[in-house]
Amino acid sequence: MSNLAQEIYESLRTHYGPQGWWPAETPLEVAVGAILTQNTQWGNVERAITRLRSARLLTSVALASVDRGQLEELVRPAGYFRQKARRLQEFSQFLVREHDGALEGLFQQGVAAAREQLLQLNGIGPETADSILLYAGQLPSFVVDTYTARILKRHGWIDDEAGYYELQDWFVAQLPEDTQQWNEYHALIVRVGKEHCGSRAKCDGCPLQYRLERPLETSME
DNA sequence: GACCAGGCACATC
DNA sequence: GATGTGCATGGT
Repeated sequence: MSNLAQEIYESLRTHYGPQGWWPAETPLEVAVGAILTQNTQWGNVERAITRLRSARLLTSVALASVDRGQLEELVRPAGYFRQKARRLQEFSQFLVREHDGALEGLFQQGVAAAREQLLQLNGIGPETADSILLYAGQLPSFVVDTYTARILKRHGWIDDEAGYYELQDWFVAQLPEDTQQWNEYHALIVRVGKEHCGSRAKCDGCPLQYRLERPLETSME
């Protein structure tokens, strides 16, 4: 195999098989989930999304105009409910205002322009933006998260101080631009991260059979 | 009861 | 520019 990033991908893919991300029914639902899952376990996000679906609020127009207090109550299970209600609403209002309520319009501008617009919005940082672009828009935008940082830093593959874009570049520089692979790759990293790279080291049985250099380093910056 | 989870914004030095 | 802190629920 030609490089480490490819090698890791092959190992994970062989061990776990396809992950079938993102767990959502529509692009908008992907975006809603991306905002709700910030620093939050997915199970809690699902509760919130179920409640939004029951309230028929999984459209940009509905989210943009719903009463803020009502939205807060619905997303409460996902935590940070005041912030997240605001973020969902401002994101939806942006879609309605700038793109006729459709994510398609956002994505049609291309990755770079769409990403820039997303990053202007309150509560949408690099990971949330990349998740929306990759999983809702199927655009080539590699997603980095805390597990990605832990795995690379614990193995000593990247500098401890590396930030989001250095981590992202580590992958992008080694991989062909392949949306489908990047989709699977991030999902696989979350999978192996949950099982073997939590705050406490659980390296037994990890499909990445490499020697750790810094077993307990968890910082992202 | 402490600790953690698929981040981000903002204040302060 | 870098470090620190608030945000909040639900599971282990």
